[in-house]
Amino acid sequence: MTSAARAETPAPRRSGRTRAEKSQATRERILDVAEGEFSRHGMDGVTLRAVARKARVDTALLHYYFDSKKGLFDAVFLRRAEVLNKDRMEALDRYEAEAGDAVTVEGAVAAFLNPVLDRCANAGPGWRAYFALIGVVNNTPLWGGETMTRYFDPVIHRLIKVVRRALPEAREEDLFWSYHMLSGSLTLTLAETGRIDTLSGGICRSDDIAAVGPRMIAYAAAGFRAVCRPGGDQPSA
Amino acid sequence: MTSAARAETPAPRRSGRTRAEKSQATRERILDVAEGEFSRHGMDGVTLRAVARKARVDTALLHYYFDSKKGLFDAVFLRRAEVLNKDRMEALDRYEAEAGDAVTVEGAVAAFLNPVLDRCANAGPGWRAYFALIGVVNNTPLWGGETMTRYFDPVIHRLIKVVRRALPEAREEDLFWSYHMLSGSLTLTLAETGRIDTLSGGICRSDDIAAVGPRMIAYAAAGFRAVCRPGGDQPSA
DNA sequence: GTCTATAAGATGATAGAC
DNA sequence: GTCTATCATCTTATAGAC
Repeated sequence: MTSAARAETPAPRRSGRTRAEKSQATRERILDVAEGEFSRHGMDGVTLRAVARKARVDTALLHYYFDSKKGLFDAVFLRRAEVLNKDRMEALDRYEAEAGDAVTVEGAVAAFLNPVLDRCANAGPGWRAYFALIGVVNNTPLWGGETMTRYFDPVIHRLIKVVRRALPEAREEDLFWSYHMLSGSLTLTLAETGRIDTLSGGICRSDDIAAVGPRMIAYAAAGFRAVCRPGGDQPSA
Repeated sequence: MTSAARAETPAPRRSGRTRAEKSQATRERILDVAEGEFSRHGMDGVTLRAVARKARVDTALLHYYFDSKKGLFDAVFLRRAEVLNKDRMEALDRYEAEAGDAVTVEGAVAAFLNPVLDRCANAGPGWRAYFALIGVVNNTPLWGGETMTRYFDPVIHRLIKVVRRALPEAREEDLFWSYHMLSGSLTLTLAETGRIDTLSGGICRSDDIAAVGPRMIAYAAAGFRAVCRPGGDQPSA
């Protein structure tokens, strides 16, 4: 149980671990458990006792490592944000360099989404829980918007910059609103609520990333064009 | 404060109220307060004490009317769902009757969205809080999907039926996935998290429904076409 | 580092007076 | 209907032993 980090990082040899290594392992184990709990129940639905019990430590240890409940939440959010942001930035850089003047909206959106979709499909339950957490936070009133801003604004601005090369005549507000629509589609997908499963009578599954990925790219790219280039989307033909 | 219901329903004359009327007024006042609290803090972030204090009643009265915290939440959710569903169904019926064989994706999506967007812009803070609550619930893991299904599935199936008339060759799964994208965009908008405000440096505002409405319709309609009719969306020209 | 013990207060819910 | 009083439990957090 809760073997996300152990499954994703090379396991240190069992004997001969230094104190620092053991401490680090405990810290990561707490983060893994907290990540899962927060993603399922939200910030207020989780108690430190539940996290401590599942991580097989005492609640006092959570305070030792993360000070407060909010501190634990922030640590969970930050851990993978750094990895993801670096990856997305590089993907956008790479795409822009490769495409040259032939940048398309599809290409930009794909470069932005693929680091998420690929991990969602392949990188194990830890990342999956993290993405579900993002899905919850993005739709959280009061502090959700501020939190997303704090961690993810730079890469969004990078995306918009690339999209603008494909739609040079687009107005700023149209680009931002279009991203807003994409953001909603993406984070609802990441939340994996199972709603599409029952709505569709089983035809679609929330966890079928391979099915939703290409459709999200096509849907969003067409949406960007329709909003940012009125007349660019042809209702007929 | 918390004058949503009083502002939206004709005020009964102050004297000569029957006991039943006073009871009903208290019940509605509790629902109004709970609606606001749940929409801002989510199910687990709200305490019955906070609701009782703001509604100027005792917590025991909440249990008298709604049995439990979950009962109160469900009552909040149901109250406006009935009104909204009826309105959306009629809007879709009306559009289909008017358009005849000239049904368009834009028209169907607009008929589906307008009852929400119009209320969001004009119907007062009560409806606004309710929509924010929908935004939170739609992205809530574990029970969010089930709750949305319970209250809103019929009208979604009605929407898809109308869209299918505009896209007769569309496959079922493409229609459902497209709706899924629209659902994410809509509920993020309804949550009004303020994220777009800071992301755009003030160019866009979360509460500017007049700005987001037309863009959501254009974005979603183009997305439906791109997903459901491959080749129907033209990247160039 | 990790645990025991405990503080200090909040929580959902109920029984019963009026 | 509405309130007072109260219960049993749970909550975050801290002090200090080992």
